[in-house]
Amino acid sequence: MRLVVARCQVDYAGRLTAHLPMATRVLMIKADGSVLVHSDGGSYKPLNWMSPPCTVREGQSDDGRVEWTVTAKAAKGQTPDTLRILIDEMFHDSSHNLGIDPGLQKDGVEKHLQELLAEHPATLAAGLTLVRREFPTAIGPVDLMCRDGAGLSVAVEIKRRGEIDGVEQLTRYLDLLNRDPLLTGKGAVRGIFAAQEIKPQARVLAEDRGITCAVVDYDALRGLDNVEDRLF
Amino acid sequence: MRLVVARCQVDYAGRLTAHLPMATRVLMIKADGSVLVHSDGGSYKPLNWMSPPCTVREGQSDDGRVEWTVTAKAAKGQTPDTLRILIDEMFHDSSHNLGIDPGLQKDGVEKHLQELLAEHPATLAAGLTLVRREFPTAIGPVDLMCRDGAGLSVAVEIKRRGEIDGVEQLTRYLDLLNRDPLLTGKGAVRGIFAAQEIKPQARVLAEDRGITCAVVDYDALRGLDNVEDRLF
DNA sequence: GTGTAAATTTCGAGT
DNA sequence: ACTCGAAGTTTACAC
Repeated sequence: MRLVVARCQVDYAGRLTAHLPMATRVLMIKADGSVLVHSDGGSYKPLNWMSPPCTVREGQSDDGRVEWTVTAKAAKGQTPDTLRILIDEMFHDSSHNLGIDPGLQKDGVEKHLQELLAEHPATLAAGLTLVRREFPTAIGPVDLMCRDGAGLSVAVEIKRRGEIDGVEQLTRYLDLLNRDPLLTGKGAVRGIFAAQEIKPQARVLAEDRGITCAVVDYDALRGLDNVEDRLF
Repeated sequence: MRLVVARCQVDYAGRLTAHLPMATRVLMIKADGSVLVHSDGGSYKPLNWMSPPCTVREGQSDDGRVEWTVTAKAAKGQTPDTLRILIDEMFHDSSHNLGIDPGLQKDGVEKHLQELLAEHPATLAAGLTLVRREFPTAIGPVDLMCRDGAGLSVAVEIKRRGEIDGVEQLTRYLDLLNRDPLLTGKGAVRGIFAAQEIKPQARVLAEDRGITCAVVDYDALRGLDNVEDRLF
């Protein structure tokens, strides 16, 4: 890992064309040759970058300034990517041996929400019981397949944030499931769209299609499950 | 901008819970208090981070090691975010004044593709002429509304990469447009799904719905338009 | 490897 | 301020 602070100008050409005027920035060159150009603001996204695999070549511009050329192998059907960094003045330059990182351990994403709802399906609708998780269909697995008190099949799609594409996804599943006589024996398969937060447009579309929306309280579910000991 | 190289352990709690075991990493602390934890690989995304606005407080752990606590104000309906960085050994520490960045200038995204196709609709289908760009509907604007040689209305959806959700979007527009007698006077509104690249599944879904797929050659369109002088 | 869905997405435009 | 759609998205996972 090499860290450089320099006044530089950056030009990118590849999937698009982009230009950064001369200014002072941080350049991070990772062991795999990837390069990140950061300013003193914004979020974690660099102003410009080059993803691995790529190679950095140090050269000189016409007027004798240092110029880095970072090139990546062209993906099929794409223009080859090039990042050109022209360095006007270097204020800092240091290299560090970091070693391999053990990596991130995560908890709390959709998968976990699915586990919790699989254990407590009745929080979605009274009388709901689980048939199986990841119920397979020809176009992909349904998050939860349940049965309600009347014996009707209920397909549940779970999202952290409920947006329009999640409703589309559930609609595709319902179209398919309702062609299966084994499931529709006692009546049409119902849909429940469950999310921690449901966007207004998604709600409108869901209700227009007869899909029930359920806003899920993640913390309350966690409480039901007493999973505090899973935390670090 | 402060750059630190240190052996550290990182714990995040907020929208999810995440943990990074003790290892050597680069810590970037930006002027707005945001923090990035980078390893010597991966893409531009940090292993862990805290987005602005947030504040860093330097303290000590129980055993006397340096500990940074980064806190962000809780977003509505969310758990407050906290990033705890326990520093075992610091190998590098430097601060730099970068100033404000003039920012990135871009070219070549979907908007530009839409401009080019608006100028040359006939490249999508022979005889096609533009009615208007961003044609408004109740559920959002159609990228291009055109008319074909026979006087039929044609709705065009433009994507850089054509995936299944783009076809869904166009389908929703067509459903709606086909209820408007002003548009369907001479026959049903047709759909064209235009993209630089169309995924096989998206193509199948589109054709199943009677939507025409058009693969767009961006460079060729650019050539028609003679826009080389727009480049840097 | 290809394809699909999620992300602590981030970013920008429009209302 | 909020909402929606795009991103040089990146990342993880299933087939």
